[in-house]
This record gives sequence, structure tokens and C-alpha cells, in this order.
Amino acid sequence: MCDKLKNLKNNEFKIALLLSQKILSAKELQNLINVDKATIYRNIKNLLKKEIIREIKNSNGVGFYELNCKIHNPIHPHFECIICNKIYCLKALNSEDVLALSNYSPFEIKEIEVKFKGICNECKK
Amino acid sequence: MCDKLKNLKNNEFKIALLLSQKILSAKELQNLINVDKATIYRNIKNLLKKEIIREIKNSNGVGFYELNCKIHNPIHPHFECIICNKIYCLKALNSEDVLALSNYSPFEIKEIEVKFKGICNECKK
DNA sequence: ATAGAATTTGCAACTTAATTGCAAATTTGA
DNA sequence: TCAAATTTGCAATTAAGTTGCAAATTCTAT
Ligand SMILES: [Mn+2]
Ligand SMILES: [Mn+2]
Ligand SMILES: [Zn+2]
Ligand SMILES: [Zn+2]
Repeated sequence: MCDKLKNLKNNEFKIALLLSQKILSAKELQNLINVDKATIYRNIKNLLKKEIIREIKNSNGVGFYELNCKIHNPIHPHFECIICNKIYCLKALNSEDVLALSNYSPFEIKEIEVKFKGICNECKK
Repeated sequence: MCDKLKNLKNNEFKIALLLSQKILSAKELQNLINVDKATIYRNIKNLLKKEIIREIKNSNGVGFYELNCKIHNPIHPHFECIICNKIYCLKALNSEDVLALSNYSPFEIKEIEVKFKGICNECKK
């Protein structure tokens, strides 16, 4: 089990465990563990502050969450389907490509987000 | 004047003209031209549908808009300040870097979004 | 095991960006 | 100039996310 899940208890643990398997929205999490949405959002906020999970927003402003672990889940680009707005996780950029991108910023970079948009295979059928 | 502004009238024209100068949010637009927010949002939606403007969302889910013209304003990466959430427009990626990025997607790409996050010069002071 | 303290939860009200129905106002064009 | 078409303002609504507060749960020390 990923170290990020150590020392977590109650719903914070349940949520982090689910997110270690798959990127999920708050609503999807709520359908999996039966608790109030306030509890879901509070736990998400705590996990974000502890940097145990990270957030990816889709074009509708809906947050999706995944485990934030360099080893088990390094930061990577995402693909968003413009039909169903599902978020797909892609393989991480190699260091040369990250370097090439970072040259475009005149300010010091804390984080790089790359998102592709198009129509996913499910929605093409 | 950019061709994208031709054949536009009323508030659609006013909004597109302002956005041809500078990226702005709906609220910022409303402070510049004195109309109801419903009018602002309806015109924004029409301009997006006509592909005259494009939308960039900040991490708070607030939409920012800019002229969508290959010649006058090619698609480019953005920098978002994690303190003030202001969006800065950066210079466009060159074609080699776009090509390198597009290799990461297993699905056909309609659009690539690159966003850097960090602290802007204003907020560093 | 038990009691008190600390943490977590559910509920309901709230915030904010964005959307929508509808009637009034404005614009268009024959 | 006048009727039709488009655009607008207003108010109500939607949806994601937040917050205050009291009740429930969990933790810790005896
Ligand atoms: Mn991912
Ligand atoms: Mn821009
Ligand atoms: Zn899809
Ligand atoms: Zn700033």
C-alpha cells in the first residue's frame, strides 16, 4: 500500500484508498461511500492540504481527484472528452518535454498542467 | 481590425472588441460595458459557439475569454497565479513542442491546453 | 471499561458562476 | 413606417462547493 495512505483514518482513509485506484469526482465518491457531500468535500479539502491527493478540473468546473504520489502516480497529462467530460489519465511527460515547456513561462513555475481535449473512444461509437 | 470582428453587432461586437485587446472574465466585461450579466453570458456563449472567442478557466472555475484568431492571437499557454488567480497569456508553443506533446494522447486531439501555475510578479512583492 | 476531550459528521443554509423563461425593448428590413 | 425578428433586463433557477452548529463518533488517559 502507498505510504500516502498511512496515518489516515475514517473517511479520509476511505476516500484516499478509492482515489489510489482511480480518478473520481466528489459525486462519484459520494456514490461509493455513503456520507454527506459536506463530509466528502471537507475530507477532499483536508487531503488536498496534506498533498495526499491532487485536483483536476474539467471544463464544466467539476473537480476530479487522484492520489498525489510521485512513485505510484506521477503528475501526468489528462485527456478530457468534449462530449462526456470524462477525464482520462495519460502517461507522464518525460523530463525533456517538461523542460521544453517550462521555457515558455516568464514566472517561476510551481506546477505544469497539460490537458488534451477531443472525443473519447466511448463517445465515438 | 481583425476579421473575427466583422459582421458582429450590438453587445456581441462590444465584447469581442474588448477581448481582442485583453483576456477578461465575465465580471470584468460587465464592469466595462454596463449590461445585465445574463446579456454578458448569452453573448459570450454565442461568441464561443461561433468560435470568435475562446475560454480559459482558472482554478476557481471562473471563465476568462480572449479573441480566438489564429493570426492575431494563436492558441498559447497560460500562467495562473495561485495567489490572485489572474491569468497571464504567454507566447505560443512552436510546432515541435506541440508535436512532442500530442504523442502523449491515445485519442485524437482537438485542442491542447497548457497551464503553468505559480506566483506572479505582482503577488511576489 | 469509562468518562471527558477532541475530532468528525449530518443537516440545512449559504455562496458564486452560470443558465433560463418570459415579457419588454430594441433592431431590422420590406 | 410598421410588423417580424432579435436582443435585453429581470428574477428565478441550477450546480459545485462551503460553512455554522449541534449531534455523533473516536481518541486518550485513568
Ligand atoms: Mn490523472
Ligand atoms: Mn491567452
Ligand atoms: Zn467521452
Ligand atoms: Zn498574482
